[in-house]
This record gives sequence, structure tokens and C-alpha cells, in this order.
Amino acid sequence: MKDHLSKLNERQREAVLHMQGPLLVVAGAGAGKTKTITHRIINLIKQGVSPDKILAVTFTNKSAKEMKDRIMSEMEKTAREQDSTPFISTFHALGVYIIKENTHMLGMTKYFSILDETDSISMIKDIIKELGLDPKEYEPKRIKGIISREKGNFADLENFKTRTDYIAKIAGEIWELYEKRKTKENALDFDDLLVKTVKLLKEKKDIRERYQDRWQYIHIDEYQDTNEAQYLMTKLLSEKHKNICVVGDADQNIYSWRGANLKNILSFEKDYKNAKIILLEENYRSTANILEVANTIIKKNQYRPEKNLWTKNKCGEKISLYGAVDESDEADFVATKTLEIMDNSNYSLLKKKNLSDIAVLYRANFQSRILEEAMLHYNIPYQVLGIKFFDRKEIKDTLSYLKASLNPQSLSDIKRIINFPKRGIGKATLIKIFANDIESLPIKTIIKINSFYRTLEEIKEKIKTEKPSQVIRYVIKKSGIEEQLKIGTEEEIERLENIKELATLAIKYDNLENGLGIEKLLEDASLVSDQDSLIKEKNDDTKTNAVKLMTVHASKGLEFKYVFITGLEDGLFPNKRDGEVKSKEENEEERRLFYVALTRAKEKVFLSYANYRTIFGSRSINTPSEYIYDLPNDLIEIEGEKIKTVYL
DNA sequence: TGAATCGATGTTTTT
DNA sequence: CATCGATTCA
Repeated sequence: MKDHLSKLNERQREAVLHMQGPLLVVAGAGAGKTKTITHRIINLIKQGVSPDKILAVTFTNKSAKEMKDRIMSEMEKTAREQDSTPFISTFHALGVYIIKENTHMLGMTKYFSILDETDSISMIKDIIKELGLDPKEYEPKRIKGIISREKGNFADLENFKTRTDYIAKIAGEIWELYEKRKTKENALDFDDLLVKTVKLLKEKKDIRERYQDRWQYIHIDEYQDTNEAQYLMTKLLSEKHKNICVVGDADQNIYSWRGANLKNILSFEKDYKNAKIILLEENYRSTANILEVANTIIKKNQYRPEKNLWTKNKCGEKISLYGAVDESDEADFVATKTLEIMDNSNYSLLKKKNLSDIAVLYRANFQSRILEEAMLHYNIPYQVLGIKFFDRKEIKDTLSYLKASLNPQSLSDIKRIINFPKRGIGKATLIKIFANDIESLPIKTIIKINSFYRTLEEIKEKIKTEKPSQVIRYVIKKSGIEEQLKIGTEEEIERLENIKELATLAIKYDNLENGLGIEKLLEDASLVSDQDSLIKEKNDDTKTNAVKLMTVHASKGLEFKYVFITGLEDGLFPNKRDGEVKSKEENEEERRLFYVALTRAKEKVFLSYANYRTIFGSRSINTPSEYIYDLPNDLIEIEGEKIKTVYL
């Protein structure tokens, strides 16, 4: 026991040893946030708290998994066999868990579908059209955003409908139909997973108490990113035993556009009486230079609780800055520098270097393409995070066969697959099917439709009796997907390969009880954030030892020895939509984003911007980001001389 | 009525 | 440049 506490500093230890009552840990980047939570959980178990009384909630599957792994390995060391484990999951997965145990209360079957962003948007689009509105005027994505934000704020539809502003009126109308449609299809969207859970906990005393007693020690990671629904969820769950420990950093709140509310962390003291607050300000991750630059950047934000991150680490190298001619020159710089890092011993005192020590960050996903090209050109193994395996069309189609056979109400799924592969059932026929007007169709079409539905029935039978991996192989054959794709273009053959990969991936679920495997697979598939962990298992080495390319958002919570931050141009990073003026809050969020990017680095940061950038075929002149001018001169070194780099 | 083809149109960040 | 939707062809 002494052993695990000795790895902590005084403040961290204080947090770990605070077992009863509310606790807020305010921790700067790299100050050992996750470490503190995991050790707190380990400590609770060592102090005799039953692991199944412990809940930890994170935002991504990845951090949930990481935490689980850390706790598990630590628990083995104690050689004390526990037959239960702490419940560690994301907010959304926790929602699914609670909803599934209470579907009867919600008037749903347990095979409800989870709509992803695309599914929801397309449903909303249909509704807009049905209302006779023009989807160009009322962009489905935007309307979805409005509805989503309201739901995240735990706003109530009835109230919203009384609002008088025009757009709210329209959105309210769409919202209402959207809810009806989802109920009819036995489907929930991401927001529902939170909102329905909160409603359940709020309105049903017995249910609430059951979960309050089930999880008596609650931990929330990245608390600064919680929205109202998530806030209420934690509040309700912890109300009885009051053992809630939240960890967060206001400077790393980068999801307010998705409803994350800083007030949650800022007013923790008011919300929870007698809360203890512990500040972790010592950074263990970055060199002093990197930290100083990061501090300089973040200090320009006004709305921010005072905090001063410091480190005992050495100064380290200066921050490099490269002004590129255009985006391909920038990509070239990243790639050649990567090669240099790999062979040149100047770059690290550590002898062993790994490509996965290097991350290339960017503001928006479209920037990855050119970087990929450069990596390919120089033969550097790389991995792009953010291309979701489960978002691929062919994977979604295959999963839709499974979803539709379990939940025949799900029109969204049926729509996807009724004519994939081509069965000659087109748009017009589809409308008649949905209108329950099948009789009016030609007999030939009716036969086709019946045969399709029979296929779904057969798949359902297989799900009950066969292992998940077998079921998927069956779907590939029975649906005709294989037949169509194997004779197709190179691209189509690759798609087939991807689907086969899905079958391989499903082996993981094969040892679950019949039926349950597929159910769990579908659940996981809907909730993966970064598919990384799932894909990694299939081709271990090739992808693991590779340069990682990702958005700054995706990099949160990660650390790398070398970090490239690209595209530091006005309009791109900080991002501005043309013409539109950003509010002060939004500008500060962009700045926090840059701060997050900087603080990912342990040893060296490379910043770059391009003077010309081609986006959607049109080339524009870009000026360097305001952040470049904010950098402290003496900590910057200019790379290359291709173009006169910005005057500092 | 379904499939193929051509043009317009628009991209931040994500569970 | 790639996806989406409207238009045209079979």
C-alpha cells in the first residue's frame, strides 16, 4: 500500500486519501490527473471498499480503457483477488447501461438502435422535407445542432415550443416530429442516452436509489467538459452518498460548442457543500520551455481562474517555427523533420526512438490528406486517427442488416440496406413501403421485398444460434454483398476486405452468450469514439509504430515527445468562418485549443504555417495566426529559409 | 421506376 | 475534390 502512494506527490496523495465527501481536483495539463483518479480508486479498494461500489466516468472509450487497465494491473500486484471490478465507462455507455436495465419503464425494447450523427441528421432532413420546408434554407445539420444543444441543456420541448423567435418555432416543430419518429423506430440518439437516463433517475425514486446505492463512490474525469445533462446525471447519482470526486481543468475546456459548461467546474463548491478542493499545478510532462510558451499563450485569456503551472523539468530545446510556402511545403517539412528526428541523436537524449513518439496535429480533418501524401512519399509509417472504421459505408451497411433484423422498426437501417446490394427497389417503392401501401406495387416488386424481409428473419435466427463472427459471415453471403463486391472495382474489393475485417473483429464477442454477442458488438460500434483500440488488435505492429496524425481535439489527454502543430494561419487556427465574427468566448476557446496542442508535447514542439493554402481547389493567401505573434521571442527558433518567416 | 450521369455546392472541432 | 441532388436515359 505504501508502494502505490509513494509514487504520488503531496497534493496528489491528499486527493487520493480523501475518501468521503465531495472532492474537486483542479489539475493543469500533465499534472497527473488520471493518475490521481486511478490511484484514488485503487486506494478505495485497498481500504476495503467493494470494487463494484465504484464508478468512474470518462468522455472517451480510450480513457476508460486506459483507466481500467491501470487499475487492473495495480490490483493484481496486491495479489488480492477481487471477484468484482469497478464500473468504468463513458457517459454515453453508462446511459446505455442504465437504459437497458429499464427499457420496460421507457416503453422500448432492449434492441433499441442508437443513431449516430449521420443517422440523426438524415432523419431530421427527412422531417424537414416532410414539413414542406427547404433543407437548403433550414440546414439539417444546423437544426440538429440547435435541438442537440437544447437537449444537452436538459431543456424541455414543451417549453422550447413556447419560444417566439422564428427559428425556435421551426426547430421546435422539427424537434417534436423527430422525437416521435425515434420513438416509432425504437431508436435513441446520443443526446437521448443522457437525457433519458437523467429523466429516469430524476423521476423514479426507486430507480434512483438503486443506482445511488449501487455506486457509492463516483469519479468524473474531464469535468470541465460536462454539459447540463451530464452534470445532472452525476449530481443525481451522487446525491445520497455524496462521495463524488471530479477532476478537470478549465483551461482545457474545448467542447463548449457541444454544450460543455464551464460553470459545472467553476461552481462545484456551491453545488456540493463542504467540498474539498485540491490544486495540482506541478507539470511532469513538458520541458520548461514548452510550458512557458503554453503559459504565455493561455494567460491572454480573460475568463479563467488563476492558475500557474510549473515544472522541475529542464528547459529543453526551443520551439521551432517554420513558415511554409504552401501546404505541400508544410507537409514536406513535417515529413523531412520526422526523418531527421528518427536518425539524428541531437533530438533526444534517449537512444531508443519510436515513430509513435511523434504526433502531427491540425485544426480540421481535411488537413490530414496532404500530410498523408507526404508521409507516403517519404515512406514513413503513419496512422490517421479519426477515420472511423465503424463510419465506413460498407461497415454501416453490414451492421444495419444486424440492427434491422433485431429492430425491424428501424426505418433508418432498412432504408440503408433495402437496395444494397441492388435489388431493384428504388426510391418510389420505398415510399410506398413506408406508407404501408405495398399492395399497389407490381407483383415482381412484392416478391423482392418479401425476399428481403425473409433474409432479415433468417439473420435474426442466426443471431440467436450462432457466434457473432459467424453471423457476420452469414450476412455477407446471404445479403449478396459478397457477390456484388467481389467482382467489382479495386475499391469495392477493398470494401469487402473491410467487412471481412469486421467479422474478424467480432471474434472478440464470440464467447458471449448467444445473441448477446451481437447486441454488445452493435452497442460498442455505436459508441466508439476513437476506433483506434479496436483496430489496433488486428494489425498490431504496423499501426502502432507509426507517426500519429490527428486533430487537436482528438489529441486531448495524450502525450508525445515530439509534436507538430500545423496550419497556424489566421482563419484556420484560430478558426473563423468567413465573414462571421466570433464572440470573445469562442476566441478564448480557440486559444485553449492551441494551449491543449502545446501541452501535448514532452520534448519538442514544431509550429508551422503556410503562406498559400488550397482549400477545395481554390488557392488563397493566408496570414500567420495571431498565436505566432504571441510567442515569446527568446524561446523560438526559425526553421528553414524558404520564405521570409514572420517578423517576431 | 430505377440507374447513371452531370453539375452545383460547401467542410471545425465529436460522444 | 467529393459528396449530394437533380436531371436524363433506359
